[in-house]
Amino acid sequence: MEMHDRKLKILYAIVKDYIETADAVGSRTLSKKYNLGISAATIRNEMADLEELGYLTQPYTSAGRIPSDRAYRAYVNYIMTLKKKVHTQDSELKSSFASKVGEIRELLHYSSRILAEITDYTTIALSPHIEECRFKNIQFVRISSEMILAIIVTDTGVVRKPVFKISGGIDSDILQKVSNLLNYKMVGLTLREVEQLLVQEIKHEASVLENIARKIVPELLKTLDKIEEYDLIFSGTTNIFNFPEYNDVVRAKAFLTMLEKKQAIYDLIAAVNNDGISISIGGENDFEEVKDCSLITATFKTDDSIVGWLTVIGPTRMEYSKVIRSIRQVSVFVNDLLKHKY
Amino acid sequence: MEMHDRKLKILYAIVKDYIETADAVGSRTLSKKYNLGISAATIRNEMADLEELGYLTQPYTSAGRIPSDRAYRAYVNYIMTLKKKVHTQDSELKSSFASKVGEIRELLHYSSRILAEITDYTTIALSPHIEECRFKNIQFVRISSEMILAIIVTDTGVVRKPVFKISGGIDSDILQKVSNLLNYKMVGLTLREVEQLLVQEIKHEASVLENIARKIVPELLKTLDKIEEYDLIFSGTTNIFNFPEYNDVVRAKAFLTMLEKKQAIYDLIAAVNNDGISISIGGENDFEEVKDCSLITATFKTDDSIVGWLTVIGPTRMEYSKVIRSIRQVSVFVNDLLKHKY
DNA sequence: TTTAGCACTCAACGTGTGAGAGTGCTAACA
DNA sequence: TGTTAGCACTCTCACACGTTGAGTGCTAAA
Repeated sequence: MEMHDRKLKILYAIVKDYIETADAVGSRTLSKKYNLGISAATIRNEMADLEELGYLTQPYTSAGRIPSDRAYRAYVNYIMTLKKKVHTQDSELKSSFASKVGEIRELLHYSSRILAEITDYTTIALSPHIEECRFKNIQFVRISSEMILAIIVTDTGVVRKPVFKISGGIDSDILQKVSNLLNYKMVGLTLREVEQLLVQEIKHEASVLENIARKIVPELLKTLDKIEEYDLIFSGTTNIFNFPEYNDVVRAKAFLTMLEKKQAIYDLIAAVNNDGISISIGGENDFEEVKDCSLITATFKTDDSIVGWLTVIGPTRMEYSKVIRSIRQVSVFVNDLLKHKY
Repeated sequence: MEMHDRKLKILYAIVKDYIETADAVGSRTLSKKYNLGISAATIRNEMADLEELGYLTQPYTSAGRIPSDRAYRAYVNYIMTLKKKVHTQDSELKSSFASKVGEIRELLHYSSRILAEITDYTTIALSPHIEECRFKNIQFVRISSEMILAIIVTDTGVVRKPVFKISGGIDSDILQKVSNLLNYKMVGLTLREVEQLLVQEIKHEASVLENIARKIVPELLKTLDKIEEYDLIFSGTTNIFNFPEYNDVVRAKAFLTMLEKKQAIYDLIAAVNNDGISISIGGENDFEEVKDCSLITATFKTDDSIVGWLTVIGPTRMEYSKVIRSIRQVSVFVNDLLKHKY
């Protein structure tokens, strides 16, 4: 049994209708609503075929058909071959972005909010974990005799501020000098590289400052190692209540609880390294909790390093067409800003 | 009609039972469950009185009674006169706190998570808005030719990182020197005081650095002024689903949407300036959306300035006794850390 | 003043029924 | 041989209806 053109037409119509209505699609409705030029009975036969091929399922004996993940995948692949054009002419949106200067995290935050608003889905923005980043600037602030706050700016504009302890305490002036020294040595390196540097180089020298640095850096690295905080920014989390499939408190709770598993979500999204838009549908994800969700992710880069991701998450019955259009639109503005301002 | 001792006993029993069961309390149940030494009929009479006095309401003619805000208030006042003792002997909790060194924001975050876990309610932690804080340290980082990232540490340990634009650009070395100068001038002042200083003092001097500072500071202040971001940390947001009154999707959504109105919540909580625990019940709040919620808030201070608040929010039918005990416990640990480490 | 008794009210629950949408199968048709 | 009309059957959903049970208010007796 192959996929005739007619089968595909029917399949796409079913997917489209189900996305729109969230109701199982029947042959009669289909033949009335979309004029496919064939009767309900014929459609029924084709539907039986499509079910056998794994594109459709039936919730109970005499109900209509519901698209499977495979059906959504076929549908998405299909619409991706169509209209590639992006409307970047939305001048209101464009200027609202242009006026948003700020830290990259803020840009991500803003994009995520806008995207949640225009799509009516939940969005997630995130930036790479500090382990993946290069130091751009480091600064120490004494907050008490033995406690030091380090402020680290990475090349991707992310700021982290670990606090660590230095036994015996340290003078403010010295701390300032050490921070200058470390800036000189560490800038441009990743966390791992700093660790190596520490072993190789600093051990051999022995100025007063470097002795102190030798005390501070391991503490700092140890603290950074412990940071398991993933910087996820959610927007439109309550949008999930708009979908009938989440009209059930149990499912709504499951969705919101899933969002709290930050590491899993980070792993899920940060695996994407793609210049365009990446789409994963239901069971295509390994993460059990999102098996009835789809994720559409855009990756943002400057030169070659990733500075963040922006994801739309929603039921597999997602308005792919609209969401893809919106995320492309937002991506254009974000990339523009990244190119010109950073 | 006065509040006899017996009336109070009945009232407290009703409140207690309703908190436990979330079901309207009837006279029969009450007389069976709590042995008050009087019959259901007598209780009925007293209940009618209590309703007239505004302590009880009836959802429909032949249902049991439900406590009003006034009843909860009476009950809370009553339990506050009882057991003031706090168990600070929970050594596991104590040591888990002690091991948490870090920025104040992190301490608040951690406390909020712990409190949500032990109470099973939603908690909110927040720190004062930057306008209220004094500068402790300021540092500039160039992120592109015209864009500068300022990193501000306040006396309460909060870090903010506004990005602003400086037309014409600026050299890294100069920027470093300006930052040293500003540190010297601004430390210990509030945002408003810096503004005044700028007008009064810097105008008269005219060194190269100060000319530059004169260019930078207004930009910085303008950017800070625009920060309307309130730093609220939520934990246990999905706990709301555990309560039968939020088994309705509409109400659950309303609650979660309410949490997104950050400024309103900030205003609500930051109004509390209290050494102990502050409790507000239902309509006692001006904020319409929380009229069927209660908030229990602890304020944290170092010396005299407030460094943060920790709030438990839940239905007015809250386990006040348990929550008050828990928040007191956590407060002791947090205050301990604040006293000894900051 | 307290209590027992009684008639009344109302939500909640289970049952039954009919409407409606949909299916699969069969037989006729182009 | 593929397509269509017709038909019997299935299953959910919505609605009406009666029953149950908890609770009330009132009255009269202790």
